[in-house]
Amino acid sequence: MLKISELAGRIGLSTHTIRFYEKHGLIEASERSESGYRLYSAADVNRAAFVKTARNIGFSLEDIAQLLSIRLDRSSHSCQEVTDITRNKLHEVSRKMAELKAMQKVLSRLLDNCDGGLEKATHCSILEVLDNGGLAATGGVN
Amino acid sequence: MLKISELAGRIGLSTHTIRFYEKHGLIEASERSESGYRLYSAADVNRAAFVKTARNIGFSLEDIAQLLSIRLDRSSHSCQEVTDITRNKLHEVSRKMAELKAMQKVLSRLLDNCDGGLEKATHCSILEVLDNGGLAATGGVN
DNA sequence: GTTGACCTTAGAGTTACCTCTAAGCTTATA
DNA sequence: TATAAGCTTAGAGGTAACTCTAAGGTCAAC
Repeated sequence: MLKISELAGRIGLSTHTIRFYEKHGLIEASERSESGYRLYSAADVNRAAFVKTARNIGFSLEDIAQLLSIRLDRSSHSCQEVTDITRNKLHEVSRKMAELKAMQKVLSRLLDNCDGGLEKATHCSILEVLDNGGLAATGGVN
Repeated sequence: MLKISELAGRIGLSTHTIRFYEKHGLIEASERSESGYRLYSAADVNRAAFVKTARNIGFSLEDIAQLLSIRLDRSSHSCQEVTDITRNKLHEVSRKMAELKAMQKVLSRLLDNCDGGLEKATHCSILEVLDNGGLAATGGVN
């Protein structure tokens, strides 16, 4: 049985974060010492590592809570439930990527059209674009 | 002079958001009516539109505060200051994109390796990957 | 003159995920 | 035995950008 800081070192989370995850039902210590210290079994460690891995991949705490409840009783759940969570996450990621791509495009174009020199910003093309409501007004394709 | 809801309608922000931006120094009403209502001049409207445009592009409120202070006194600032802000934002966006790409890759591979059928999740390959610390353990390239 | 829409303020609540603090007990080391 | 490291709890603080509420004043229309 590991104490909280040992678990923390083992899986690479702070003790703070482990208690935080516990409060949200993601990690639990199956025992307590006489003095009240959390004690983690091998199964607890595996569960914590599962959480860490899922978090690294990018699943939200809520996603992970769902995945854990499936993991806890695999035979009561279908494989589809797992792929649904994964697919939703993938869609979310793709949506965010599209947003970022749009931002990237605009920012690049702003930089392309601007000298960026040490001269005064009196005629800075970036400020002008922002003043004129966006790139469309300065000949951007959109 | 426009009242707050007129400004809101004009630029596409809620009155709540306008007051919030005001509290953070981004938007201001150059006058008040006798009864204390905010009154926005044409210059105020332009400034608010600038904020909205910059926000749409993805600049943070802090970025926008800097851009506004440059805009307010262009001749005391260099064009480079503006491009620096823009370039930093672009780097931030690129960094986030890279993170999301990594997530996308992992999620796609998880889905590829999994049936996702209605059968029980007893041998769900996604859960197995999460249990085993990530894709590396299942033959992923990394 | 009374609805009802709109305005004011300060301040709390939201989302997601931590991160830290205080006050006090326990355990290990020297 | 003393001291330092580590554990406990409840709860506050932080970030970013809103979003909403309460309690009350104002304004235009019927």
